[in-house]
Amino acid sequence: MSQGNIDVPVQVTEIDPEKLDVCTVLEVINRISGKWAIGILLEAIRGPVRFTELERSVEGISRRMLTLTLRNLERDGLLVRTIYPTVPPRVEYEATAMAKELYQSLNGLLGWAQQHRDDIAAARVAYDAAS
Amino acid sequence: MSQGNIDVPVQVTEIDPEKLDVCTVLEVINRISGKWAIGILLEAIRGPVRFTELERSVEGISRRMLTLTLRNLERDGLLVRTIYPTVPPRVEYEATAMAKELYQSLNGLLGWAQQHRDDIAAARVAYDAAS
DNA sequence: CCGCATCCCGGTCGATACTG
DNA sequence: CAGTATCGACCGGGATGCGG
Repeated sequence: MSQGNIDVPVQVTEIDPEKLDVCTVLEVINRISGKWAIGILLEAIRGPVRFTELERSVEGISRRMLTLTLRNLERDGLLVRTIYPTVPPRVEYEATAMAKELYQSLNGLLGWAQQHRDDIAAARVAYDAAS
Repeated sequence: MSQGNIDVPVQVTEIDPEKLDVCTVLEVINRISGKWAIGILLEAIRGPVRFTELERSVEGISRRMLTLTLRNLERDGLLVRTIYPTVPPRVEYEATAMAKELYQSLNGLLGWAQQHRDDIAAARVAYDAAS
């Protein structure tokens, strides 16, 4: 497995597998899936950002996808879009409280990902070799 | 198999918000996104399941997608496939420890989803009305 | 600076039919 | 029972170009 971390037995009592609402989880997953949403969200959580800043900081994103993803996030109430009627125009995107909570909730998943990244890679190699 | 407690060894890690690795998160997201993965995983976590059982319990899934998703989950080391050479053939899928930990990590997200479901719905209505 | 419109391609998924 | 095979629709997303 991974590093020398402490193994702690944890009892999962909060949510019963039989009652976990698949649809509800799927809604979240689908909301933050897509190639760019998380990256944008992360930037916006660190503080208000402008369109062009995002275009630079979110590696590889196109103008089109930036616009589309921003609109969707705004629509879901995860981002607030503020237009300053200056010349040249200035638009800022800021994460809502809801988005920041979402980010917190993502930490659990991230931890899992980091711990098992190598395991998964190994599993794939083994699987592909066996087939 | 219907007690709500699962003992899962979990490694405790602290994550620096500023350093959250977008790619790593995306890997997880993409692994469990898709229409069926979570539903299948959930069933398998409750105990070993057979192909046809899944076909019935995962609402709306086709044979094809069930097979494909099972293969991917197996390849990633989240499911173990066991063939019993009986007649008729019998195949069981069981969640690995890694998958059970993943499930536990999903709890955070689920909480968020349940908490903000209405907020998001409201945000969408407001957005669509405004546009 | 900020964004929309158009075209197009590749992957995902459903429907349907066939098999060891 | 537990899959495979094939075909086609759909859609996310890249490239490019225009507009306020």
